[in-house]
Amino acid sequence: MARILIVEDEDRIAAFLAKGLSADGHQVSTVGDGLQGLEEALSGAFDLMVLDIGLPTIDGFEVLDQLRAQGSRMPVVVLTARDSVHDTVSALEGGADDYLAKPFRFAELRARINVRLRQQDRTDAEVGELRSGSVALDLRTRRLRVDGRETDLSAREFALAEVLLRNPGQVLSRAQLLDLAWDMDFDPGSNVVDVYVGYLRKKLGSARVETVRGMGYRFQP
Amino acid sequence: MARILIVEDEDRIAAFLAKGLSADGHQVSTVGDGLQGLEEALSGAFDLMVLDIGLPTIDGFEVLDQLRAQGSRMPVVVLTARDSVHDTVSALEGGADDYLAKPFRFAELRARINVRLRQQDRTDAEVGELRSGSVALDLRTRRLRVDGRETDLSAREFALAEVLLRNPGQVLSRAQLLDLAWDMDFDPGSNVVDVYVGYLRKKLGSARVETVRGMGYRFQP
DNA sequence: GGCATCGATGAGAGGTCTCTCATGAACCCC
DNA sequence: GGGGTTCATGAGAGACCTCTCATCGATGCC
Repeated sequence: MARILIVEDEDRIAAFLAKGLSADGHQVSTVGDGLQGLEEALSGAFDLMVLDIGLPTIDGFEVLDQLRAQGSRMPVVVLTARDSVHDTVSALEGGADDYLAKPFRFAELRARINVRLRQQDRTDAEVGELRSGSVALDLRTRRLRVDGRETDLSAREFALAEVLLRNPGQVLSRAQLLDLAWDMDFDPGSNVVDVYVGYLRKKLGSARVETVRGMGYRFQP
Repeated sequence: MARILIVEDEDRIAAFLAKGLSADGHQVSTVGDGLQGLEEALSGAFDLMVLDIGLPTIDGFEVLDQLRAQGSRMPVVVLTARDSVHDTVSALEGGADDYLAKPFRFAELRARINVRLRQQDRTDAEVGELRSGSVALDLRTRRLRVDGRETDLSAREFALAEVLLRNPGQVLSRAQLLDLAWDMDFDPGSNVVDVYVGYLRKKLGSARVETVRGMGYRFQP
């Protein structure tokens, strides 16, 4: 399952794609214009974008350009009615990961989307990025990306974030968190954990770290 | 520049590809049958493979299959005369990164190859551990291991160590180090670099960071 | 050797990080 | 609603990090 953003202004095609991709188990959202598509893409809520070139407000090339300029590495499959070599090359050099000319077979689009998603998974695993919903923790640069916005973390905040993200949905006691993020196998009788959960909440958004009274904390994906 | 393996039995096409890709500055080798292609691909001497499907000895699907079974992640662009959705899907699901049906424009192939190479570079750049002689820098845990002993590094020390280790034996000016490890493209007229080289020397061993009078510093592998 | 330049390093200012403590709010049980 | 427990959070101490500055030593040139 992946979260796929379709940016396409022809309703008939958008609906066709949405239906097919949903049937494959993906979670699909459709948007009909460029500016809105760019915004959604930058929100961090999607794993892949299917992008039409001919769009209202700003065209697909521009969307791609802005997206890459903002540092996003989201896989993008470009889809267009114009079957010109020039467009293909422009799109691919502009940062698209794949390009299909209409008319195309759905089976081919599906296969190409799956390749990009597979690649992304592999890259994430190798590069060391932890993702859960719209939250991504870059293990290399130690930065946190929430809804497309990046924040720096202190060493301790990072350790705590890593533990929480590696155990999404699971309740972790203060003792467990101390053990995993502080390397302390004893309780120093303090509330460090509480304090750091507070700090993380400011950066992560309060709702994402849930308090389970009497038990501990839980990261909400 | 990349090292590209072309596996194609039609001489005319193979020559055409070799010529075009060489002109782009790549180092190209051509092979005319499947088994030999597989061997070359597994040798580790190439960055990317352009693979035809219809081949003597074993066909392209089989080559792809074996290659992936052996754990290789080399980017593969499949190129074939058969333009059937079924083949496209098979190739992509079988581990190809891209698929072009003949006839195709060279410009499009070039663009698609460049996308795959770009992707590969990005992935390579972001994994693991930096080593040089008896010094290892763990990029994940941000620790330095020298002759078996581990030390912690501060954020700035780590950045500097990373830059030095990535350019072993090379003299780096203070301005370069400021740019690379401090993200400063101006000289603040200070001696921060000198100071941090001093700190690093304490952890790395004095002899390993050499002063090049009037020029800068050099990491000695 | 004398002088000028360049690099090494200790001291320390100011900032950030980590943790403790105290206080007040939220919650639960009765 | 009352009382006890649990959690959230601001304030602040102390350690550590980052950088500047001044001083001293090393080096190269004449």
